Amino acid sequence: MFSQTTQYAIRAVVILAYHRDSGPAGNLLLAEKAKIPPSYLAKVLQGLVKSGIVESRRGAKGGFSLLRDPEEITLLDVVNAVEPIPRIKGCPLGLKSHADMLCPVHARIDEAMAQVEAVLSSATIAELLSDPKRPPALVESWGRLKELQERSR
Amino acid sequence: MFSQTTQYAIRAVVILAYHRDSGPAGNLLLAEKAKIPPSYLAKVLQGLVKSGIVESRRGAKGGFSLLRDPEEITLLDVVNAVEPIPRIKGCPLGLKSHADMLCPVHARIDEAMAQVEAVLSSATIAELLSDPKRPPALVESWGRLKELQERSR
DNA sequence: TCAAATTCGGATAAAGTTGTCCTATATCCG
DNA sequence: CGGATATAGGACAACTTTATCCGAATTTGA
Repeated sequence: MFSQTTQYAIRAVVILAYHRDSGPAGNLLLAEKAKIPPSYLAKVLQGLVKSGIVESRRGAKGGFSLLRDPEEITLLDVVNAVEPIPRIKGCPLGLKSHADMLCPVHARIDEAMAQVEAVLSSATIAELLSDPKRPPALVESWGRLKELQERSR
Repeated sequence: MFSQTTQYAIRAVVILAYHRDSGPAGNLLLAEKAKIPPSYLAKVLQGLVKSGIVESRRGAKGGFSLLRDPEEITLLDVVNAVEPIPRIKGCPLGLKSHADMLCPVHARIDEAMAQVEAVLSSATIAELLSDPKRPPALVESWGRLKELQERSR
């Protein structure tokens, strides 16, 4: 349902949020932490840079970092940056009399997409990192999380 | 979000529902009405047959028909028949401590999938064909709908 | 200014999805 | 039976997505 690329983008942004205070994170480190093939992650990150979610710096001590605070980024922002949720505006079949009001079939499909948008927009990246009722986002345990953050300094 | 194949399957089932009382509908007629490349529709229909949504009859006077009444088929049935909504059961990254309870990232994504299932399961094919507040499903006007149904007798 | 580190961008490859076509097989009906 | 009609299924082609690799460009720091 969500493409591989979209899932990679989400994971990359989450790991970047963990590294928020440690300066830019390199492609290789991110790839390991987010469990993404490094050479492909490079492409995904380029997309996030173009979309204005992530910032890149070349050269020694370079890497990638979030352009905004994790509190200000929702899952929907990330998803829409790499592959927008396809909301149905006009009739996909080009039926003229459906231009203003979709038929029940397309209306339902669009309703499903609207629900996806609603769920994704209701969670900021920051919230995903600090939910005490669940295991930590994308890492094995709260203990390992500390290691992860130490290592990058 | 929904693959081309999935969208074709939905349209094919809807048109089949229109033809419910006219005996089996041939691949070519369906393709025209549902605006699907005929040679590819053949494949999609084979899938629906294997999944138990559609029944086929070979030879003269043959074609495809719904196995159940449109009242008994939901959009979710059709979608799941060709490409199931990917609910997240265990941790996709294989993190052991996330086996019982997903982390916030995967929990949100799964919540979005759950919402899609909810929307799709709340509409039967029959309901899609008889919504008086909207244009008729997949056809230009209620007038043209009559033509469509006459033609096939 | 030079060497090391690191992203950028393009070429290419592998795999999956979408679409076409042809032959085999089944069914109807005279 | 035999001819006409239709689906079944497999081979194949085109396109997209996913993934790899490499040289060019940029930045840091000695």
